[in-house]
Order: sequence, then C-alpha cells, then structure tokens
Amino acid sequence: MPKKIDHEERKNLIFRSALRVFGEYGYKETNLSLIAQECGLSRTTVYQYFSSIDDVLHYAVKAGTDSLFERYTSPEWQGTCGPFELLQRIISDILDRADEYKTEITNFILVMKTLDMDLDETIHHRTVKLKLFLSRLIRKGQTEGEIKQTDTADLVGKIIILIQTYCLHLAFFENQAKQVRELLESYILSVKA
Amino acid sequence: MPKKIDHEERKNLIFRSALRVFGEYGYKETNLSLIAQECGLSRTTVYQYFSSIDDVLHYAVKAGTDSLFERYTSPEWQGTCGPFELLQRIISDILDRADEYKTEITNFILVMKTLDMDLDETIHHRTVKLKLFLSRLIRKGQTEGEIKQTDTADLVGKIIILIQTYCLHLAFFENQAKQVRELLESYILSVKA
Amino acid sequence: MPKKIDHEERKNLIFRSALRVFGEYGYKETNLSLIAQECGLSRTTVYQYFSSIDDVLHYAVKAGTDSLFERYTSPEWQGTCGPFELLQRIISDILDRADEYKTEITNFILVMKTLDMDLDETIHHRTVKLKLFLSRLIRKGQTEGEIKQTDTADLVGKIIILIQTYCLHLAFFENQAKQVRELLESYILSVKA
Amino acid sequence: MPKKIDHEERKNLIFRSALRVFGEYGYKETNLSLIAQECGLSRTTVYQYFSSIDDVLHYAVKAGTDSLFERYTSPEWQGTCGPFELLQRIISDILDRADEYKTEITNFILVMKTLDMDLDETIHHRTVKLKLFLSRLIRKGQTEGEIKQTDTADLVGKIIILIQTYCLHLAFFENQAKQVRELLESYILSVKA
DNA sequence: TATGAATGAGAGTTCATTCAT
DNA sequence: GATGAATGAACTCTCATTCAT
Repeated sequence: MPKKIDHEERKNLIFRSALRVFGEYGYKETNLSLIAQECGLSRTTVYQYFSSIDDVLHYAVKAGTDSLFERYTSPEWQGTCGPFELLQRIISDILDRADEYKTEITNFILVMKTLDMDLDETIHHRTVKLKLFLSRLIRKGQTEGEIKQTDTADLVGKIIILIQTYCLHLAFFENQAKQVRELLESYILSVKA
Repeated sequence: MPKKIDHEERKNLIFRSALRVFGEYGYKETNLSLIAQECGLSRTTVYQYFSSIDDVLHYAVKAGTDSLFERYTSPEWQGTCGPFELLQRIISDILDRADEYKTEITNFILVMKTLDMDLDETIHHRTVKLKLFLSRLIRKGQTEGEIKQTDTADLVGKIIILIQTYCLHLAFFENQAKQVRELLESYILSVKA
Repeated sequence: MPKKIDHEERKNLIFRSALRVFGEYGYKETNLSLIAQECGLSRTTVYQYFSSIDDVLHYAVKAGTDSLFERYTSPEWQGTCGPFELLQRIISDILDRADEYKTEITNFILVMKTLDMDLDETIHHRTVKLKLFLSRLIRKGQTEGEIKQTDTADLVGKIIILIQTYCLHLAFFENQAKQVRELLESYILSVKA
Repeated sequence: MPKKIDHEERKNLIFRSALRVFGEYGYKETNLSLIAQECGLSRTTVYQYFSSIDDVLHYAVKAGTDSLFERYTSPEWQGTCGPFELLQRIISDILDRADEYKTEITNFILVMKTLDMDLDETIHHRTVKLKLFLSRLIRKGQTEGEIKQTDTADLVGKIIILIQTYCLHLAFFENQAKQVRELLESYILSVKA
C-alpha cells in the first residue's frame, strides 16, 4: 500500500507556486523548471498532475479565482448594518483585497490574455453570484428607502465595471488606481437616497 | 564611396516592423526571425542597429507612441467649431483611433508589462502634451461660457483616466468597452455649461 | 496465507498484452504504460515479472509463436483426405492465418529486427516441427503415388521459404502478396504426381 | 559576402550520416544527436537543412534510392552480349548490389515501415524504369529467338517480385537469401528458348 | 505482492546570438 | 554594411525505472 496523495491538494500546491513564479519573474520568464523548483518537486513530477504547462496555467487562473466572492454570503457580512452601508463596506473590501492581490490579478490578466482565454466570459462566471447578491442588496436598500430608485441592473453593471476598472488600473497604471477608487466611492455615494 | 545608410531610419524601419509583428502575432509569438522577415532584412543585420531583441522591443514601445497626439494641434482640428464641441470631437476621435489600433494597444501594454517597463511614466510622457492642450481648450471653453467652472486639472485628469480605462477595457474586456465610452461621453456632457 | 500467484501465468498475461499493443500501435509507439494498461496492472507491477521492457519484448516475440503450428497434428487435420490434398489444405490454412495475423506478423518481424534478435534461428525453432510434419506427409504422398519423387528436404525447404516470402510480402508489400500465394500454389501443383 | 554552402550537398551529407547511424545503431536507437555527431555538425545545425528528424528520414529513404537502377541504361551494359546473357548479368548485378547494400536495404524498409510511408508505391516508382528496360530487353530476346515466347509483362512482374523477395530475405532471413537467389536464377534459365 | 510517487536521462525543437566572409 | 552559417542554452515533454509503503 503506497503513500496516497491528495491530487487536488498537489495541484493547488503547484498552481500556487506557478502564480508565485509569475509574480517574481513575469509570464515570459516563467517555465516549468522554475515552477517545479518553487514547489520542491522535480520537473517531471509536475506532469503527474498536469498534462502540460499550459494546463498548469489554465488551472491556475481558473482555480485561483473560483471562490473569489463567496465570502460575502457568509453571516458575518449580513445583517450587521443597513443595506447601503453594507454595500459600501463590501465594495471597499473588494478593492482592499484587490490591493492585496495586485500581483496575482496582474498575472491573472496577462496569463489569460497570453493563453487566448476568454477573459470576458471567465469574469462573467466569477462575478455572476456577486451580481445577484448585489442586486438583492440594492433592491433591499431601495425598499428600505436607503438607496435611490434607479435601474438595479444598470447600477450593478456600472459597479462591476468600475471594480474591473480598478483592477485594470491597479495592474497596469498603479499610480492612478487611487483616483479610480475615489471615482467608484463617489459614484456609490451618488446613489444614496 | 560606400553607401551611406541613415541609422535612425533603419532603426525606425525595424521597430515599426516589430510593432506590426506584435499586432499580428502577439508578444509571446514575436521573435527576431519574424521581425527581420517583416522588414526584409536578415536576422543578423538587425544586430547592426540593436544590441539585442529586448533592445528592439524597448525601442519599439517607447518610440511607437511618440507623436501619438500631435495631430490635434494641427489647424484642421482648430477653429472649426466651439471649444466644447471640439473637446467632444477630439475625445471621440481618440476613442475611434483606439478602436482602430486595439491590437497594437493590447500588445503595447502586454509588452511593456512583460519587459518591466514603467507604463505610468511612459503614458505620462506621451500624454503630457495632450493634457496641456486639453487644459487650454477647457479654459477657453470656460472663458467662453461653454464649459462649467470646475477645477481644470481635475477635469483633465478624469478625462485622461477614462480614456485609459477605455483602452484597458478594449484590450482586456472587449464587450464592455462600449459602456465605458458611454460613461465618458456622459461625463463630458455633464461639464457642459 | 499470502495469495499465491502463478508467475508463469502472469508473464503470459503480460507478454500477450504486449503483443496486442504491438498489433495495435506498432513497435515505436509501444511502451510500458500501454502494456500495463492493456493487462490491467500497474506499470511497476510488471517489474515483478520482467527486469526491463526489453525483457518483456524478448519474451513476447519468443513465446508469442510457440505453438504456432501445433494445430496440424490434431486429428481433425489428419486422415480426412489424401496426402496431397491435405498438403494443399494445410498450406492454404497457413497463408489464411498469416492474412489474419498480418499486423502481428509485421510487428513481430520489426520488433525482432529492432531488438537485434536472430530471426533466422527463431523461425527455425518455430518451424522445425512443421518441417518434420510436412516431410512425413510428403513422403506418405510419394509412397501413395500422389506426389512426385523428388528430394523431400529440398521440397519442404522451398515450401517453407515461400511461406516466409508470403509473410514478408504481406508485411511489407501488401499489394503483391496475392501473386506470391499464386506462385506457391502453382508450385505445389507442380509436384503433384 | 558570407560563405555559400550547397544546401543539396549538405542535405546529402546529413542523410548519408543518418543511414550510417541506422546501420550501426538500428532505427530505434537513431536520434538527431547521433546523426549530427556522425556528420560533425551540431544538433541545431541540422535544422538549417531539415525541418524535423522525420524530414531527415523521409529524405534519406527517398534520395537514398533515387537513381538506383539508372546504371543499366549506360552503354557499358548495352551491346556487349546477347539479350539473354545481358538479362542474366543484370539480375546478377542487382542481387550483388543488394548484397553489398544489405544494411541500407534493411534500414530502408524499417524506416519506411515505421514512418508509415507507402513502400508499395515507392518501390513502384523506383522500379518503373527498370521494368520498362527489362520489357524491351526481353522482347528483343524473344525477337532474336533467345527467350521463350511468354507474356512479357507477367515475366517482368515475376522477376521484380523475386528481386524484392531476395531483398526481403536478405534483410530479415539472411541465411535463406542464397536459396532465393538460386530460385530466381533457375527461373531465368527456365525462360531460355 | 502490488503500486502510487517520484525522478533522471534524454528526446525533439526553438531561438537569440556570434562569427567569418 | 550585410548576411549565410553555425551553435549553445534552454524549453517542453516522454518514458523506463527506482523507491517506499
């Protein structure tokens, strides 16, 4: 009976190493040797878990964002305050986390672009639950008279776009991210009833 | 009497080929063979003008945007209409040209990021003249009563950021670029006196 | 009480899988993974029975033809007709079976050649019983006046060579195998008394 | 003006090295390193002349047999004796040369088989001129009363098949080639008028 | 006995770069 | 100045084989 290893865990170990290597060396310099070295495995061992280097990258960008916005449905993000303040706090938290994972976001975008993956669609998948959640929150805020009566879908759409804009600026024009944050915050304030 | 060859001209020929190859093949696929082929020179000849391939790329992305916004100082963009309409038309033209050069913009950003070049600074250099020009135009518009009296620097800053945002979305989230354009257009309208 | 496993049987299982894989994928594509997969064992288990992959192949091509011509000594191939007709039927059956196992024969030859094994000697071993059997049959035919009085050994030798020729053409010049069959059949007819 | 190298000559140098390596190491062991080493070039230099290793092999088997039977149309093989004797001498010469190039023939067959090239068709191409030449010779012999009046095409076809058979036995059953030669020689004698 | 885990050796291939003419 | 020739370094990927359980 040989040692049993959790494949999923190993895959995670590897792709997280991949993301770290991206962060340190940039996409063009990233190769299997570095990734294997980073996670203390031999080059060939990686092939036990991924069929190719592109497979690693695909997995990395997919798994790396899977449960991105799940946290906001947890109880601690519910009912502690009114809908508008909750909206503010959630958006603020998203941007803070974007700050924290700046390198990962940048690499995520670069890798997806380089692998010719569909960013639009991927982002859509990752944010669909968040959109739903925000919609409900906003409608609740409107019912409770905290948020202006405007087209909810349009409002959510704009928020999402501005969050993406923040991430893009973070990744490519660091200096201006702060201004985008202000823009988003003032936009939120403008929908207060 | 040996043939005299204009070094600068050759460098231009080469880096423009490099940009064209970027546009067609993307950064990861771009290599010296393709660039040399594109400009009808042999691979080795390129080394007479650039010390390495990274040198070509650095030069390309730097010089590639040099006279980007010069056109708006030409007479045909002056005096044909009032300051506000001119502002609208210039911004519209910038976005249209961004549409046209979408691939080049995308690769430009990717290459700069991959080469660890300072996008912030580069963009600042490229847009400093445009900013100046827009400032004057806006101040003129304010004097003539066509544009609201607001902080000019802030207004110009926001416009530039939104233009950059448009380019970023164009490059990475194609589907949403249209909404960013609307956002920018409605923002411009909101400063009309 | 540990499970007892018949080593010989396992070896047989493995080499028969190897032969099947040869037949399907050809020698160059055959590897241990495929063989192990084919017999439902893990790659490493094979090493319990063979010391290397070449060992498997050696064994396979040697043992793979062991009881090739045993069938002709069975009662159903005896006494049902006269010696000459029996000779005709046996040769026809051999060629038919060669047709059926064309791929296996081809790979068998290729593998032996690639492994630097002595085809001459191997074939000699495999056919020695058949030769003996044919000799007896021919001599019986000569006694009964059905077959011409010629040098039996020479006759048998020629038949064997022509059978081998048929196999070789089958393996390498498919289109001409039919003509070789005709050649062999007409040769047999020519020794009829 | 850099040194100019005859590409065709280099290709020849390389594929001849390839054939030599086949002869020494066998197909399975042959690789680009060995071929490059054999002809004193670096592994990468080979790629200046061939696009892949399979390309080398294809070229080798094609070019290796291109002018195989051209010699028999030269004057020294003409008019020195009567048609029947010439036929005997040509066939004898072909078999002698087959003896001489035994290794090459073996590798030729193995490589073609492994590369999934059409042996039937290739051989047809290589022998079409020889067939024509033999047809004319035989018809001349028939006119001059030296050769029996039989179906020329059939006769030529049988000779070609027997030559191929000789090559196959040479390659795979060395010990029996001699008997095939005798078979062919006696067959030729049997068509003497 | 059986097998998952791991790996070293080596394959084909690409490409920036140097050298000699 | 220009360029064919040549190559070393590095990459992805395969596979037989060993190790530890």
